[in-house]
Amino acid sequence: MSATIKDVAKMAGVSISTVSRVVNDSKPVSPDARRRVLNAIDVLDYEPNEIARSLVTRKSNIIGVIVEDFGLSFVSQVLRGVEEVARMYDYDILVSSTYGDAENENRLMKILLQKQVEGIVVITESNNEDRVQYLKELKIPVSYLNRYYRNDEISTVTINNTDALEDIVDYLYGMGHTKIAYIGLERDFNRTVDRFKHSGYVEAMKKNGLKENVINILDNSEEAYMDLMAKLVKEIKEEKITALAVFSDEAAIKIMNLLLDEGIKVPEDVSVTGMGDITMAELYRPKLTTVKEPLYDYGAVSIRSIIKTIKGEEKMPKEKVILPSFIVERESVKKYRK
Amino acid sequence: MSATIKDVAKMAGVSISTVSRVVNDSKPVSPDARRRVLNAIDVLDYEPNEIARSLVTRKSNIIGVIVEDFGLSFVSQVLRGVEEVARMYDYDILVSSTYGDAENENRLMKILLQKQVEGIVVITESNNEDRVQYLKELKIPVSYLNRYYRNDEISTVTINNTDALEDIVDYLYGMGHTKIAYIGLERDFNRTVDRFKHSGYVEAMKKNGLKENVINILDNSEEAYMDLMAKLVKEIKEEKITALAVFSDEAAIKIMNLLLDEGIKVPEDVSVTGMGDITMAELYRPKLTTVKEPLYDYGAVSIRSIIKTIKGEEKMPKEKVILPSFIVERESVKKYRK
DNA sequence: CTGTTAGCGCATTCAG
DNA sequence: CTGAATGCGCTAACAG
Repeated sequence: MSATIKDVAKMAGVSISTVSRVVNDSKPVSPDARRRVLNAIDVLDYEPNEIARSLVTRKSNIIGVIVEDFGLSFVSQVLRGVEEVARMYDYDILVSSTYGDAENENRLMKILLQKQVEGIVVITESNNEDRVQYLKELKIPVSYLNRYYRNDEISTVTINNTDALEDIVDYLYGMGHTKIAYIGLERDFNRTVDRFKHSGYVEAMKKNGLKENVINILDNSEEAYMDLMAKLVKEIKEEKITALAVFSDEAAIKIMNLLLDEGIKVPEDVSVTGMGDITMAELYRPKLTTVKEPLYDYGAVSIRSIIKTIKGEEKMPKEKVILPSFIVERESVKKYRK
Repeated sequence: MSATIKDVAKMAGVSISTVSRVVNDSKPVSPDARRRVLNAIDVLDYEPNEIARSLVTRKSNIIGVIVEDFGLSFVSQVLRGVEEVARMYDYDILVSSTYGDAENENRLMKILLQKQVEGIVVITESNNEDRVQYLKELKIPVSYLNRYYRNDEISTVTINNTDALEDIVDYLYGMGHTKIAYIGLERDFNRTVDRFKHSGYVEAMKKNGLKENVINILDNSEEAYMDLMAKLVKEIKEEKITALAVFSDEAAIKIMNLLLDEGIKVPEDVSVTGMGDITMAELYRPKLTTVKEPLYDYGAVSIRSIIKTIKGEEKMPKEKVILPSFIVERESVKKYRK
């Protein structure tokens, strides 16, 4: 058993209040007493018990984080922002992952609450109406960090996906491409930010007087990709598509691989752009030209506003927080010359 | 403020002891009383305060995890194993990352201890003697999950790196290669598992009567890679190297990229193998042939033995736990025909 | 400046 | 089966 405040008090010949005072530096203590306490702490190797401290102060200094899967590149990058900033404010992070199981998610939420977390950050890809409802009723600050859409009063930080896709199309157009297809995700279209990406593409194509060509993929399964590729290859040949704006980096990379298998070269035969700028975007060859989403900042910003809210210095933003994004030009897009 | 056990007791017209008993199912309670308590819990939306509970039971049900950086692929995969298994045993995970700062690390360790974590898992790449010393003195179970070497009595789970490299060399030899170079990491050589990989390579080359050719890279910096490439290209040309056994997947992929820039094709001109089987190994083209390290299991096994130790059902293993590893054959190695 | 005291919310003896 | 009482380790009035 490690030493408690009592042991320290006894050894230093003072009361536990005095020990508490020097430990927390909360009230003046005579130099002499302080010295003796410090000494006792040292020899006893005393560390305050945060659990006991939390019970009385009603502050756990812990923030709960619910993620879908650590394995996802964007999750770990966001998490990094969360952890690093939390640490700056002396907060700890209790993480739990759902692996897409909504049942599990409610259970996790309860556990976090029981552990007296002071705020919750949710980092998921999919949307879940039940969860949103639940979160809204919580009395602690919550930040909802999916990369996708929501229309509630829960705090979210994101980028302007419509603008991002417009930028991509403009960029591609500027590179001489006119036959630009958009590869979108069909699953949960209405509940995710994908519809913003889609409309950004549509608007930009219209603006530039180009013919739209949207090809959707059903989900992330192998079959869906096979399906997509069949359509895609056909379109590339028949419609002379020269550029592909893909809804995510992961998908863009998979598609580049499959294109390669079909003997279609990127960027020589067709240019490809992604969205997100995950780590692999730079490691893959050709290096992927994409929109950099500020993943670290997603985490940093949201945890910061949670902590500020806890401290009463701010209120959780009611509106979405829109972070800047920009195109990272690499190698997967080539100037088009007919 | 949420409801406490007192509120429930009052509403149900029983004592707090009775409430505690039904909540924990610890002692018999009359059906009638139980019903009333359950009802009160329901209407008051009562959730036990884990902090208070921990204080009296002296069980936090929290395990601390120290990682170097979530961003690293292998870290997040190990973490996934840790989290998932911990959850099965009703444990939560408090994560903190050091970002390579040893100073920071001691601080984090203290914080974890103050939070009354019941065990600690350390997932790092680098070694740190101070840390090892510190961990040894802790009274709670600790598992040290770096992928590298240590020679202390702290529980570690790993693979047999010597065997792994031998397997790789044998495999390459079986594919017709005789000019096989090993790319190793120089930094901290004596304190990491890299020396095992190195000796595995050396032994296997000897066994097969081949001439060794070890090329070390200093660290992960750009310059070090430039330096390596200069040597490497020279060796490939002068010594007719046809296969490269690289110490890690990350390095193997970087090297393949740089080789590409030099106009050297993988696997046509030179075959390459990695080590680890990170996610990207399969996504990269050519898909990387490598040794699969059981990353998820690293995490799962270590957390499991920590929890078993906490429960008194087992003792932390004194010896290294060696998990199986095997070669995943993909596309980066080609049969050699002179 | 310092010690005494009263809880924080809960599990757990110990008597009934 | 049940309630009253005790204390986990600590902070925060309160009274000196």
